[in-house]
Amino acid sequence: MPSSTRIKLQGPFDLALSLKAAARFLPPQSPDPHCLRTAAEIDGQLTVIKIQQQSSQKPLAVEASSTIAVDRREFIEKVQWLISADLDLRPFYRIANRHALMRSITKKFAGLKPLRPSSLFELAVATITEQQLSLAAAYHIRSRLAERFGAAIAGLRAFPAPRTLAGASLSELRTCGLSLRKAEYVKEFASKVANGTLDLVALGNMTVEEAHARLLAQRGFGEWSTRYVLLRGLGCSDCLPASDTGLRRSVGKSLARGQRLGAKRLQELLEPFVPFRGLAAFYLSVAARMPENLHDIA
DNA sequence: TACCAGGTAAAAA
DNA sequence: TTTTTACATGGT
Repeated sequence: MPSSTRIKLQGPFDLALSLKAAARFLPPQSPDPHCLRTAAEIDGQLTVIKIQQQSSQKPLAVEASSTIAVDRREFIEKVQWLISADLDLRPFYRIANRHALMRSITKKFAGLKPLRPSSLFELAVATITEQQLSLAAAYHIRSRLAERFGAAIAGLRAFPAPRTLAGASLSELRTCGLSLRKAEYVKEFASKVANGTLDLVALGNMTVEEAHARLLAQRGFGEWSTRYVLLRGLGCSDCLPASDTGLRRSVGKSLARGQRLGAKRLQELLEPFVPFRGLAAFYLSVAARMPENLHDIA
């Protein structure tokens, strides 16, 4: 029987807005713009998680499909992970207020948070798929991975577990659209996570410097991927994947009159937002992508 | 039809 | 040591 509960939030959050900003990278969602549905493994049990928010700033109504008790710590932590509940936007907004454009943007996009995939493992694999390819191409590759290796539940596909991808053959992985090189990265990474050589939970308890070094040491993780995972998955809001072509384009659009920025210039332009440079870049890229929310600025 | 898209490791120079 | 190259798919 499904069970449900409510979760209170620290600081502003707007689920519908965050869903809209993430729409291009999420599996097709229910027609209800205030509802996030996803399949995730909790304590080894495949579960559909449903998160709803009637309007921004309201508490979340959360629901689990399986026999998982919704007051279980693991379930609550998964919900919090999915919506970046660990991120309190208020200190960032205080800094944003000192900057004319960012003040307007954070006002228009109040409560916007980056949503996360089902797990840190999925995020890491997604990062590999996104290297050098368009987000659209990477999205299709991940869909094929989920379709081929993920468990089905309630019309959703869970992202495959580490042990599953570790056991996949390189040719099976390539069938999903990965290059041979990337198939090796994914299989190797999945194997390390599955056999405990790489402890993703421990990664979250390290300092940013330690986690950075540990991730960078993994084959397939260069500077860009490492910083991307630190930013999106490990709560390091100041981490900036400065070579990112998407950010160089979108931040240039808002802060440099449409110029395409070099990595160094991108860093410089985001200096005012320390210690939230990565988060600031996220807001700017969403603003560049959703200009309809900004019609009365610029 | 090319060409670029939220890079990286390995080969070549 | 530094520079060049191969590589996957999807949108324009």
